[in-house]
Amino acid sequence: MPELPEVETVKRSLEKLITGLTIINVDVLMPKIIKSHTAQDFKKLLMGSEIKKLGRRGKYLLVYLSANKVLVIHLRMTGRLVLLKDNAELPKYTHVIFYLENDKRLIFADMRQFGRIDLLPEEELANMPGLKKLGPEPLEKKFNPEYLKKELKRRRTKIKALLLDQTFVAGLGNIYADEALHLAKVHPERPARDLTAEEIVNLYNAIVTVLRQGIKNRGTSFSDYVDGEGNTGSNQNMLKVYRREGKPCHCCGSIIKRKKVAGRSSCFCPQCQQL
DNA sequence: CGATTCCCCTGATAGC
DNA sequence: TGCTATCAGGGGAATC
Repeated sequence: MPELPEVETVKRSLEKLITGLTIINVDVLMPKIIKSHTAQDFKKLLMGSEIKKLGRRGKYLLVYLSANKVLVIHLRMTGRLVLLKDNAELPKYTHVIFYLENDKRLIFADMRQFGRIDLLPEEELANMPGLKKLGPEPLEKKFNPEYLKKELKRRRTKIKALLLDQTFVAGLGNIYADEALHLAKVHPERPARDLTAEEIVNLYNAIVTVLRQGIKNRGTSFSDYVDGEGNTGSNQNMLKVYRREGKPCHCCGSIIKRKKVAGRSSCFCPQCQQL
């Protein structure tokens, strides 16, 4: 479940390894992963491109190339973008192979085949469906308690649903949404517009805190997530509610509950987070 | 327009 | 033990 901290960690781990390298060749083993082009066109457009820099927007990883082209990569659930060690075997579920200079191979692998890759001109980036409607970056200035208050007051939906809505804020997924709600002591089913001014500030601080902690710990690894070098993160050891159903709350000792909210399983402490 | 539901996938797990 | 049913979940499309 790569969310903002995981994608940021992939970006940071890869950029120091592949910036400045040229793409020599591309193998597309699963064409449906490439949304914007046929496998042949994708390969033809990429061959000879130099990797200029890496970026991130929400959960999208951006690979800026020469001639103003950009690769837009979304890992969705189980996607991995990894630079292989020199003589490493091709990992299971490898769908796309980017052959770089110096015999390096960057691979996109994805067990569940939900991940997607687009290639487009840089000037079309802002208009790409998915990117176009993304809300503010939660770790940048446009996301602040005032924005949060304004948006919450005009929505009647449950707060958990809103946190997962990428047009409201970009990059939160199920793990960090549950963790932020617990840290802010807000029940996932609370109607967004009912949060008090104090709760809104607490929620803002909680979102920023759990995301920064996730980045600091190089992401949350349960089964699939690894960074650009294939290393797991350690944030799974820091979680207070996610995947802790039936275990005691670290704050009050109550048993963590799990419930489906807005179509997603949600873990919360019934004592700390009251409806 | 906002909110909800379905769908894509396959490994892990629960249930019998 | 071995089989089948269910679940997990991001985001886009379809639907209400």
